[in-house]
Amino acid sequence: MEFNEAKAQFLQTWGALGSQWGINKTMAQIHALLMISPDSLSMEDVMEELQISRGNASMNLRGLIDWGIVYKEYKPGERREYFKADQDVDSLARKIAVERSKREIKPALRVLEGVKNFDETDESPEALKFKMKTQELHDFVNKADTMLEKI
Amino acid sequence: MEFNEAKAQFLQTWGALGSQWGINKTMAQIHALLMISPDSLSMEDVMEELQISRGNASMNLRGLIDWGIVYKEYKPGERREYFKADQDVDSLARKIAVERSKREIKPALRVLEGVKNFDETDESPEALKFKMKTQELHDFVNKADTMLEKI
DNA sequence: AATAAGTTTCAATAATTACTGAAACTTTAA
DNA sequence: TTAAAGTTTCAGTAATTATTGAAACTTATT
Repeated sequence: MEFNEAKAQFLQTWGALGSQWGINKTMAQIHALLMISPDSLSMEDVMEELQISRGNASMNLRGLIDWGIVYKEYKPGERREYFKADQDVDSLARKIAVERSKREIKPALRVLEGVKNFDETDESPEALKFKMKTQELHDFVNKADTMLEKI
Repeated sequence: MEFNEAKAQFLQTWGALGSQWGINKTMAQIHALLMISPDSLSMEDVMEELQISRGNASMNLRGLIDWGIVYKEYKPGERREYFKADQDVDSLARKIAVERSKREIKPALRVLEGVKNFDETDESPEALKFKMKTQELHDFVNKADTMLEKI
């Protein structure tokens, strides 16, 4: 297997993994590309390598910056912006965990809190079971979230 | 807030959470519904509660059974199949972790293994960086997967 | 063995999500 | 202050993913 083949397969796989984990395919691929590039890349470079449009590249690069896992770099004397990925895999994982917690888990927790103690007077079997289960789920999600933050 | 409202909001939220975590919305909702039901439900019940078609209900119930988090139950004297959800939240989390590892992480690991040592003779900077990074990612994903399995 | 009750499959369709490309906008430098 | 280089936005379109509904299939009952 030669380099370009290996690279294509890697970008492809990382993209698929990303989309299973809540990051869209292109975003994951751009990130993968930046990770394995020895130098930072311009938007043109990214567009060229992944064969995607300017708009797509722009939006997903911004997304990656919002996630805090890609940075802009300005080269002296150059007009154009360059992008590079956070090189530390552990820090990458940590940032993703924190962001996902903030974006997904925290809001869900708030809903569970609101929902688990709805109508104190309703004591039908359905209502009781519901209260019990939502309480359990709340505790569990909360525990998981706390664990995630510790890592 | 009364019961039905609370229930609807819960089903809705759990569905959204599910789709962010790789399980489709309907599947997550069916699971949520079964979790909070004191008794097991027939396919008709599920269709009725969630307003979905028979086909949809059938496929997603099967999916849940494949994930090992929902069981069929046969009531004596009854022709119809009933479904109930695994009631233990911890065991639920464990099963999901194991399944996702099997379905997503393991295949990705295999690709990373294949890709990280492609052409031993290529020593261009790109190739060297690529080898380094894919090795790092492989180790990381592997570590994460092992951790997941321990839980 | 015919009928009824129930379940599964799958092609067609709907809903959702991602992508393009061109126009609008911003910044730099002559 | 104008032109050039670059970036962002967004309406329209494409691609993907989920859902329906009806026919085929299974199993139990008479």
